[in-house]
Amino acid sequence: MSDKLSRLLRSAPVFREVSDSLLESLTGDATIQTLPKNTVLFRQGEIADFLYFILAGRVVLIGYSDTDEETVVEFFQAGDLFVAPAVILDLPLLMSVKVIDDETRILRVNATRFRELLQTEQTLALAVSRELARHWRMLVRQIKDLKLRNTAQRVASYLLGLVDCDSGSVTLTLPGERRMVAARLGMTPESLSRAFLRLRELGVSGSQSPEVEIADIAALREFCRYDGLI
Amino acid sequence: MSDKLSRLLRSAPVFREVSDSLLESLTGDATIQTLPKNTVLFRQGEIADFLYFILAGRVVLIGYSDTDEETVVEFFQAGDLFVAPAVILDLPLLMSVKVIDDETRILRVNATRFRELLQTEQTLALAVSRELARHWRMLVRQIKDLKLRNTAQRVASYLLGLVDCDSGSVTLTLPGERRMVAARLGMTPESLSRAFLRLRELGVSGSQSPEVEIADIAALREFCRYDGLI
DNA sequence: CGGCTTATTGACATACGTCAACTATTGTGG
DNA sequence: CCACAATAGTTGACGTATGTCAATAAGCCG
Repeated sequence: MSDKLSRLLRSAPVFREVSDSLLESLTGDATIQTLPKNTVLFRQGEIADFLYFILAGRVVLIGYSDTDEETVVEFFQAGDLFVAPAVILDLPLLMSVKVIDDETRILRVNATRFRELLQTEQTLALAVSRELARHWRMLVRQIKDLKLRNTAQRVASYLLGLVDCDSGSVTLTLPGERRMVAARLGMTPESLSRAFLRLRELGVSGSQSPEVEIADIAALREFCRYDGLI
Repeated sequence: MSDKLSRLLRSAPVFREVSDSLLESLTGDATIQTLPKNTVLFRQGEIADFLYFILAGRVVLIGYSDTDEETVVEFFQAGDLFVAPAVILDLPLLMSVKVIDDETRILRVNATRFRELLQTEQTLALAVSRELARHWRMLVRQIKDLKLRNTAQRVASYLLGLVDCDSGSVTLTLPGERRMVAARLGMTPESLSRAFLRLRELGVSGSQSPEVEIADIAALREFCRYDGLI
């Protein structure tokens, strides 16, 4: 395994504390792929033969209804592990996975190999528990958002979740096209547009682009009572 | 540890394959509590000092908005582990936990002790990974439900998730009061009532009681295209 | 540059929430 | 064990946030 790959893996929370030997055995028969945007990695309902770790770029998890309507469950980026739950349980995927960015680089680990390592490698099992715990909380936040907040509040708190400081001003980049962000937030693109309009008077600017500027983070936090718990 | 407790723990998927010695050390300094309904085990925002496993009865995870509106994120019952993600990460709880049934019996494990065991006990880490993977999929289903289905479809697929066969007829018991079930499904009690009214012509009966009868499971599955993935 | 997709904006529709009245159920104290 | 209060559920009338449809504008790509 190259030093560069090793460093990349360790920069992600999930692999921060795993042993060298484990990293070695995990990546031993893994392959690295560089994929163009719109590549479909999995389709909802398939059994996952591989576990993926994102080295660079972004992907999106898309859920489908019976009538083939789409929704976005979550975006994932460099440092994230995905489809782990389906691989661990060897069950059909609940979502499709699509590449967002061109030149997205992913590490592809054989599912069976991963399940075997999970049974013998203490540090891997611990790392996976923590990663799943983080993801669990992410989803719980989304559920609370969907049930307890209106469109403008959902947009505001989503934006706040993308920035790392809690006052001042920033320019951030949305993780995908606005229609996908709208789907992630459980609304139509039209509603997202109107929500941004409502947030304009709170200092949120940006239109027709993935760039969004927040003039006063503290004011926006006040608006949606963002405390990291709701 | 009593034989009875041991058998109880092993009947739950999460502890099915853990070693005797682990079960022993996990329950060594754990306490068993029998609690009356409406007991609040945790409040949103608190740090969890204990991990809980349900031996009998039911609890509900309740999320609060900034204006103290409530919503139900999930019900848990005998055999379920809860607040594991917050305990693993040592972070504030995203939800409050309230007891639903009288005489609910729970096993209370010290949080620090659990985190220590998670670092050394391979079988525990694996069991927890699997449990979290199951829970992750549960939440993903809920998110897809909220975004892709209307009220009647959500009720129908929720009911189908509570039964274990896929045709014929059954009588099932809702996991809590209708207002809580409504909150779990992201709707008001009034909307739940009306959704049941709409499902009446599909053979779903039951009113003013936690008992619900489904005359034709297959017909209901057809209505909401329930395939376990959506 | 021209076709194609995405985002915005406006007019309108509707599913669901809100409010209120009524009914059923549950719990409690005499 | 009954009476009655308190709580939960249902039903109807009505309001509204958000979806839908359509037209326009703005990016994007060959």
